[in-house]
Amino acid sequence: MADKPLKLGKVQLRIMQVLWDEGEVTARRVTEVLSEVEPIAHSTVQTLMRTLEEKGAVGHEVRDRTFVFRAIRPREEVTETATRDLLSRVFGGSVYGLVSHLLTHEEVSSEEIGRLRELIEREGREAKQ
Amino acid sequence: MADKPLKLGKVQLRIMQVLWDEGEVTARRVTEVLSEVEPIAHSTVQTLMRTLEEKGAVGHEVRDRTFVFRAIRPREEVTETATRDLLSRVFGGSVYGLVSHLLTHEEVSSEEIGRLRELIEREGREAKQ
DNA sequence: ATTCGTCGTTTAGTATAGTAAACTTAGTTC
DNA sequence: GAACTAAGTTTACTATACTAAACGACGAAT
Repeated sequence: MADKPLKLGKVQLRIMQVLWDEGEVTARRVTEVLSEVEPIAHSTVQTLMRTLEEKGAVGHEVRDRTFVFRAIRPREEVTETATRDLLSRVFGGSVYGLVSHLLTHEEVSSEEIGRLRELIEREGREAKQ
Repeated sequence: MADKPLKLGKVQLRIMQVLWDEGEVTARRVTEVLSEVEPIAHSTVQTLMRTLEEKGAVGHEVRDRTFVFRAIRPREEVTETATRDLLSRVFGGSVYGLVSHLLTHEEVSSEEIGRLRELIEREGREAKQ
């Protein structure tokens, strides 16, 4: 049952990254991790995590009187939604359009180019079947 | 002088697409084009175009008592901003991460795969220099 | 037992996008 | 010249993200 696409804000996404990386975490732990990059108030994190729970992105159970959160929606789903969104909004849905933009306008190391070549070769072979 | 990144909403971006496609247009014309896809009130378009002008994305001149708008910021710049945003928010800045996601999770025709292969080969050659 | 710290909850303020009605102004039409 | 129309402006409301202080509950420390 395709849930409606889950669109997340910048900080909401950072919170999800922590959950995906660490599995089960308290809000306090999330605050710590996010604060390594940029200071953020613990209450801010708590509020955002409640909104994430409201929209079904995360769940929690109480353990030792503290909420332990976990991601419900998988990383891939959110990645998918965000990517599709850019694709349709900016590139008219064209994967080619996006990739060619990346190759011509973004910094890509020649090492990365090499890995991409491998990837595309592999993909080409599979598509043949 | 690198202007701060211009982040646009969904409808704002659609408006910009019309300006980029058509060069000089009236708000009325934009309303018509957008309404082909989905109905939108003319006053909504006018309001959004004013906000776009406020943030320096578009400009206008008065012609025959009517505003004729044109894009100030080029398509590439906005495309760039939106792409970088996804890249950093979702893929940790990794172009490889995004491209591999595209190839494994998005529908890509084998014709497109072919064109992508050419593109990447060309890119590989240039990177060598 | 009173203070302290940590938790989660409530409340609240800012910012922005989107939406569109209401209003003002000024030509056009009869 | 009164009505109509089309353009732009003002105003306003909703929704969401982000931010964080303030608040209440409760176990721990002294």
